[in-house]
Amino acid sequence: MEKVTIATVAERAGVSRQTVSNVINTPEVVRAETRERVRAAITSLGYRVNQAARQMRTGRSRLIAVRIESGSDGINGSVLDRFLHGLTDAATLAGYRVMLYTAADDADEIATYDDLLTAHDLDGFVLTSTHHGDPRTSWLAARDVPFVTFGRPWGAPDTHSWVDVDNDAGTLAATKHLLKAGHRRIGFLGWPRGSGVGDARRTGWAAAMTAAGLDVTGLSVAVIDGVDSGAEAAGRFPDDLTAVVCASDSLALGALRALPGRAVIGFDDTAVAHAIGLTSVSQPLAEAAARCMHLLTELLDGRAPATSTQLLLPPSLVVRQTA
Amino acid sequence: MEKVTIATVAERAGVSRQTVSNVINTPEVVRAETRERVRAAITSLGYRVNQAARQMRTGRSRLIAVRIESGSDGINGSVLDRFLHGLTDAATLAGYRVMLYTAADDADEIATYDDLLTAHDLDGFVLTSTHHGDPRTSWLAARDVPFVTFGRPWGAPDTHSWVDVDNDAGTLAATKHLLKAGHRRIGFLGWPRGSGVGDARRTGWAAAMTAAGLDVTGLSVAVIDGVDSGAEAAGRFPDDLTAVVCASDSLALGALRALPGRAVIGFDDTAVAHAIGLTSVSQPLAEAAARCMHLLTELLDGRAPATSTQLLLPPSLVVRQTA
DNA sequence: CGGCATCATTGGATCGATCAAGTTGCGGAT
DNA sequence: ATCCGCAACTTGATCGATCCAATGATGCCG
Repeated sequence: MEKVTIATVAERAGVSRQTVSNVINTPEVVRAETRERVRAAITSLGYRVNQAARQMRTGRSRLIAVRIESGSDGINGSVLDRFLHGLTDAATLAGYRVMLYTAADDADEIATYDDLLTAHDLDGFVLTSTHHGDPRTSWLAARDVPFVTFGRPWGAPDTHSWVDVDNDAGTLAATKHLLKAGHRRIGFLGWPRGSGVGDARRTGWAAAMTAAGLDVTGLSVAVIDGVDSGAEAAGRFPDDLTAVVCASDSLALGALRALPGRAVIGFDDTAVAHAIGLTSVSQPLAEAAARCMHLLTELLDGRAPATSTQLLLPPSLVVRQTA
Repeated sequence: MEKVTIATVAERAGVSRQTVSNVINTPEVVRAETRERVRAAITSLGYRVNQAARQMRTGRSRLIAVRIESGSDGINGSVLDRFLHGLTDAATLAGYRVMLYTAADDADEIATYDDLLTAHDLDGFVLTSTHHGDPRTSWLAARDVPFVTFGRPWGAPDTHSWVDVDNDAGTLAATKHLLKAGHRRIGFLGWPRGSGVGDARRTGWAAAMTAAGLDVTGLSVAVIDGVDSGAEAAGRFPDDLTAVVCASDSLALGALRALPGRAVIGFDDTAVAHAIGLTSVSQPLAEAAARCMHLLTELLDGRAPATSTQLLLPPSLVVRQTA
């Protein structure tokens, strides 16, 4: 198992180092015959490019970074994990590898960017959990670091590429499903106003109700996410309510407990929903991850479109026993 | 934002490159006064070591790799995700970064090792999901690649360091808890024989029953993991059964459905257990991850103990409504 | 006061790839 | 016959760190 470098291959194939490099990076400039000879040498020796050496010369590492959330391992934490799985697969296919990092808050995360960029020459980032006034995107944009966000830039202009799931459409479809089943008094159990995602999910429900000519007064309840808080809040709905659309599976679980017999639909289609037969809105996470990676590689390989791209993916309703 | 290299720092501090390198890597050989001057220059310039350059010279990357499971996003998939979170935290603390990869099977995974080692100079691996006749450990050992497994080497001798959770102790504690509550006819709902983990979990239950002088004949049922399969299998228990210890939360969920009113205890303390109030055995995943990282850094920094280390961590019982 | 060991620091070579500039060979136009 | 252009390939320099051998400074002793 001697060390196999580009020089070893060159010697074996009877050419210079540069020609081997050309075969690898710009095959079209090498004569077909020579190219094959070099390729044969590469495979017979089991040669692989040393990324560190390449990186030092080119300044590119073929590495992208994603944050993995530290705590928050509740019911909903798994959503980001599923996204991460999809991203790792997509990155591998595109010839990139994924590096993980954790960060306590936005400032900490920005400090980590700095470290990853200077120490490891990271090529790009995929950000999750975007929110109002997010300082991360502007920091990266100011330094011309390629990045894509999973989640739209709430409140900010669309200056970068992003992929998001159409939350409105999700609750809209869920509400329509309930309307079709004959429900008229349908409540919405969501989060306090201010989170873009939560507000969008409420909007979809309201739109479906209004379109059906129904009054929504007193049918919307807001509470911090959680099973217990959801159960408590669900008690505040009017007695004649027959169905509830929820902003998360946690809340839906609470609603199920507080309002037995009523129709309930959750959001995110987590393992819990699957396990207990909860109807839920499912986000196409694997596809979202693949799209993010695709947009990012476009940026990285320089064939980026002149303008940034925004993608809104439709979620789907997974109908189970609870609705 | 000019590029800051070791030469920039050297110039600013009025010393040579090598002295700066010494301050970073072997501070004790530099005179205190010089050391401080160099350190001041480093911070004022915001200098950070270029890992690619360091790596090329030293052959070490300060990178470790962990496999992320592709599919299997059921209830139990989250266990490995939680381990991954813990590992990322621990690695960051130890000055390492985590790189992800996926693999379809053991052979594919070994091919990935080869690629990661030659292309990225990975320093070490943390393996999960060890099993009987695992070819990965011997491949790595044959090449002197540092690695630690989360999961013992089932059936093979303890030639490498590993961390595992004491599965026997988990079901033993669960069963004792039920015995204390007055139950006498306690069943075990587990997986088919052959998986080390599953067999160990059955052993713990059997040991507690035998110690209490109880007969276990006909009280053990084996089935492939899943909620539905668990529910179906739970129907095969004798009618006088009052409690069930399960090898997973999925099975426990099935048991709860098939045997309403009976006491049920699951395993892994997943989000589902938390959400529906299922009593479950909880694995100390964050601690396991930290221990793995600790063992691995010992190997990497050359201060490895002469013999390999094995750690068996005790799980804990999280008592909720179902038992 | 010269000799010599010890400590602190320096300068050149090196890791393995790519970049930039140069060389060779060959056909076609002048 | 000479020159030009182009394709195909080669050579030396370079990225930013660390290794290694050598140098200068300092102190101690006979």
